[in-house]
Formats: sequence, structure tokens, C-alpha cells
Amino acid sequence: MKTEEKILAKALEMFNERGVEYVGLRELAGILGMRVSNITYYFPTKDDLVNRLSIQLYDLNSSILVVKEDLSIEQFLEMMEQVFWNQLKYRCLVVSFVHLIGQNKLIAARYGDTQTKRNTVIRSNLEVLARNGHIRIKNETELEFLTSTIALVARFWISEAAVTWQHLSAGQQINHYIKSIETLLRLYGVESAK
Amino acid sequence: MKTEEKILAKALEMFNERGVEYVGLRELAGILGMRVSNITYYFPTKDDLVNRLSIQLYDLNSSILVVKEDLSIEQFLEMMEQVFWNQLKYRCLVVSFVHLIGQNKLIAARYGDTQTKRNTVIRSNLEVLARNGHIRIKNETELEFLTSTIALVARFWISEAAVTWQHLSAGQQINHYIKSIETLLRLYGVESAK
DNA sequence: CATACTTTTGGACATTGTCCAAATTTTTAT
DNA sequence: ATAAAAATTTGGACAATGTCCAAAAGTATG
Repeated sequence: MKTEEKILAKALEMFNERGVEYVGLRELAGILGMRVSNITYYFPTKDDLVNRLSIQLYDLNSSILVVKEDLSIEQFLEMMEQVFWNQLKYRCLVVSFVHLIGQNKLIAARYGDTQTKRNTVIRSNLEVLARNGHIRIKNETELEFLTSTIALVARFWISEAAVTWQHLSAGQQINHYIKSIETLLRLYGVESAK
Repeated sequence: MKTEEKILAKALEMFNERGVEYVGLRELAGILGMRVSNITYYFPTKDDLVNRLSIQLYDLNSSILVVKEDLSIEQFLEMMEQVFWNQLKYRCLVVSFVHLIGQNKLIAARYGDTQTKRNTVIRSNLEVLARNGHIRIKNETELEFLTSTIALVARFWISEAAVTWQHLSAGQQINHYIKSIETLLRLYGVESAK
């Protein structure tokens, strides 16, 4: 494992445990058995380090978030669940995004992308679900409401979970929020029985 | 205006503009025409300062969040709107709560309170709305879903707005999210016109 | 083997929050 | 009014942080 990868891996681990801003570069370097300036050789600023982690998350989720014709509600929920697990892997970032964006231009740009993309994918998939008769959407307003509510949950479930559901396992937390999205979808669902 | 109040007021102003962690005590002191150690006389640590601001917000919202018999949907939404305006006044805190809780025990405790209280009040008021026939709630699951979804919006709308809706005015932003909650409620609404 | 490139190091820098003893101002009691 | 006490303000120090740079060490290439 190359030095750069070792730094990224350990940084992610420590950032997830204690938060990006509470892990010092000297501590990280110490645990890795190197000097601070060795880290700054690969990542001139801490932001660069964080940025690289955020690229990893972006790439992970990009491959998952796709628009699929003949999508079922179950498949849509599975897609969201995969995204949720990735967010959990990089929770230090997800929890901090609002801050990071204020300071880190690179992250801000990519996050804008992520967000637009996520909204578009959710929206398009909801349209698919509607077209195929899995849900009934009357007008643009309803579509917009569903999209943005699901997007809000997808963006902030992990922050709420960190505060409210610490006692639950990661799997239980994810399950809870996926269920929430499902409940919301079922409100627009087409009753199959009669 | 006493020194302590001047510090609190200017700190809130600057924290709101640039974020709690990006405003240094020396800069704050400089603008107030005093030395850093004068701030630490009133607030031994920065956390103490932030904590006091968080008490102010807590108090503001405590007086608004009440359970009211014979509540209408409109009144419920007005209540939420008032809370939203208070959150805006202290947005530096609302945006940072997830972080602050990790480092500041005092804030963590009070935030736990805030959250429990808000959930309880929302839930109780929804029960009132249901009892009075403004909305139809079939079972505990539905009530729980409605409560937690509204609570999620109430907690994170401002973070999302900071990223997604910067171009909108504060009033428009609040309006957007209040509308969201209304749409959600109307899904459980009782159609008045046969 | 010598040269060039990459990687690692140690030490410096300004800035941060925190702390404390001394100086100053304000309040209180005589 | 004045002396004693208390509250406030100050300047300077501290350790820790992210950032930076010149030199050393290591590795690869001709």
C-alpha cells in the first residue's frame, strides 16, 4: 500500500471517529509513523486531503445513482440504501458538508454537482415509477414535493441519526430512513388489492 | 449595553456571517475595541460563548412550541414558521449543531432536550389535528412517520437552504419549507369539499 | 557509477483558544 | 470623602494547529 493511500485510509478512519476538525495532522502522522510534512507532501493542505476523500465518495455514489427504465419501488429503495451505506463509510464528510462547502471551493463545486445529480436521478426515477403505474403522481407540484423531500432525507438522515439514534446499529439506522422513504412513496402508491 | 451583551450580539452577527469556527476571538475582540482576555473574562472558553447563544435560541423557541387544543392546520404552520425565523436568527448554531454536540457537553444536553421537546410538541399537535378532524391518521405508524418527517425538515431545512437556495431571500426560503410541510399534512388532509 | 527525480525530514512561521498575574476602574463600607 | 474590596480590563505567555521550505535520504535511470 502506497504512502498516499495509507494516509487516505487512516485519515478517513480517524475523521469518521472524531470529526475532520478534531483530528490534527500531527496525530495522524504520528499514528502512521511519519512526520507532518510528509503528509503535506502528498496533500499540501488539509482541505486537499478532505477533498480527495470527497472525490472517493462522489465516485462511489456516481456509479450507483442511475436512471433505470422499468424500475420497481423495491429497486428504487435498494438504490437509496446503497447510497446510504456509502454515506456511512464517509460519514465524516456527509456530516460536515455544509461547513466544508463554506471553506473548500473544490468540495463546494463537486457537492453542487452531487446534489443536482441526486435530485435529477431521484426525480427521473420517480417519473419512471409513475409511468409504469407503481405510483400515481397528479402534477408537477407533487413530483417536486416528493423529489425534494426524499432528497432532504437522503442528505441529512445521517446527521439526525448521529444525534438521535446513536444507540441503534448502522443497519437499523439505515433501515429506519429507508422505511421513511418507503412510507412516503406508498402514500402515492397504487393499491394493488382491489 | 453591558460588555457581556455587546460580545454576545457581535459574536452572533459575525458567527452567522462566516461560521462559528471561522471567526477568531481576536478578530471579534478587535471589532469590539477590546482585548481577547476581556472576552475570556466573561466567557472562559469559546464554547461558553456559543453555549450562551444556544441558550438564547432555546429560550426563544421554548415560548413558541406549545401544545394547543383546537389547533388548526394554519396555526400549526404559523407556529413552525415562527420557529424557522428564530432558527434563521441563530443560523450559525442550527447549521453547526451536529458538530457542536460532539464537542460541547452543555449544548449536547440542551439539544437533546430541544429535540425531544420539538418531537413531542409536533406529535401532540398532530394528535390534536387528528382529533378535531383536520387530518386523518389511521395508526401509530402514520403518526410516527408524520412526526419524524416534519421534525427532520424543521431541523435541517436551513442547512439545505444554505447550500441549495442561497439565491432566494430568507422569507422565500422559509416559505418553501413551510409549503413542504403543508403539502405533507394535506396528504393526510380531510377533503372539505365532498 | 553518476545524475536526476521522488520522498522524507526537521525546523520555522503565523494563528488559534486558553490562561494568569498585574493594572485599572468601579463599587461598597466606614 | 476616603479606604478597602470587588469587578473589569490588560499584556504577555502557553501549547497546539495548519502551512511552508531548504536540506537530507532514498530510489530510479542513464
